[in-house]
Amino acid sequence: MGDVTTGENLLFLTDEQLRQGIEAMFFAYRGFTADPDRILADMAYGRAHHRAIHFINRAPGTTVNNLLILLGVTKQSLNRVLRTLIEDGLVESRVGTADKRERHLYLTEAGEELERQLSDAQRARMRAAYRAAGPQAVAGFRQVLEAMMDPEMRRKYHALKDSGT
Amino acid sequence: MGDVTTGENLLFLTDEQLRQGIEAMFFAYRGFTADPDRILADMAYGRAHHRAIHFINRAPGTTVNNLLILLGVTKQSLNRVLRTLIEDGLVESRVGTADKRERHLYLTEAGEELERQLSDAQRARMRAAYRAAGPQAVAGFRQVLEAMMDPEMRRKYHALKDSGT
DNA sequence: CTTGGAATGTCAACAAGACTGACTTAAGCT
DNA sequence: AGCTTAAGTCAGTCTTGTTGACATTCCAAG
Repeated sequence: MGDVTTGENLLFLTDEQLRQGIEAMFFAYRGFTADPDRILADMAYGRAHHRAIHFINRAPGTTVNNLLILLGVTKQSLNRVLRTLIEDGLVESRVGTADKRERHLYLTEAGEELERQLSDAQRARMRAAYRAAGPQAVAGFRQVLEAMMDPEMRRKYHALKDSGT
Repeated sequence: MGDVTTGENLLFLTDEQLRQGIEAMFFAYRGFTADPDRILADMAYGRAHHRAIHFINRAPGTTVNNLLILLGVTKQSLNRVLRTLIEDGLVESRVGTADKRERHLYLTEAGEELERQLSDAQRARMRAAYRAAGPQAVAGFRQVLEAMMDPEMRRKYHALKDSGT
């Protein structure tokens, strides 16, 4: 495995290797979303609601603007999702104290309960995959994923990571 | 980094570590699809067309049924996408010789041209990420992704991989 | 050999979730 | 006072998923 990196013979960078990586990414992402999707299908919610709940939980008090940049959607799209979550009492929207134009978002108890249910399912699969692959593989996994992000998103990712430790 | 695996102290399996993995997966997948999406946005096509084109190129002569299992969508959903691709002369559908119910799918020259354009863009990002992370990290990346797939999809993934070598 | 069920694919209608564009309201800032 | 920013809304479109109904073809049991 040593000489795969030497000279011009970078075997792990062949088109066929890259193609396999692309397909692995596709199939793995399907697995990654499968469990939460199953839970949400019973309720009137979808993947969009899951994403909103995840990041509100991760960064409580985040503003609508922050959230839509993080999720990479328009405010109209996010608003539809947020409105139903607020109506259903899963998310609370508080007017900002410093800047009253801003709305700060928090999960209610019920919201936290659903978040727990969803992330338990998703983490269980992640944990199984991590355990099966081992810590070295996990480190590599994280490195490649990070290198694949757009620079702007890599910054957002790190900001979240550091706030969560 | 050695004692992270010893005893009960599996630091890489903490909830916080798993959560970071989940977020890495989310942000990385955004990057993963960004380049082809940009190309397709100009045409009347979307991500679904890309996926169909990718796998028809990968397994020429595949049937509609094969393809929809691979993609994990209903035949009705796939059919709409296929119809436009056939109308636009990117995909050819040939009635099966052994079983006339089946349609075997092939890319036309124009289809192959678009496939090349899309996968060049996607592979460029993948190649940059692989190069930045190095071969060891890539091996780990692939291991974790594979462990994350549903068993059925892992089988499909391997079948494709072996046919492509 | 016929007939009924299973498999394959197509057509139509609908829903979720993304988008753009135009507009309002409220608050902050120069 | 006037410009900008944050949030929310309304309307319309597009992609892509869904179900339901239907046509065609194959195969196997009577």
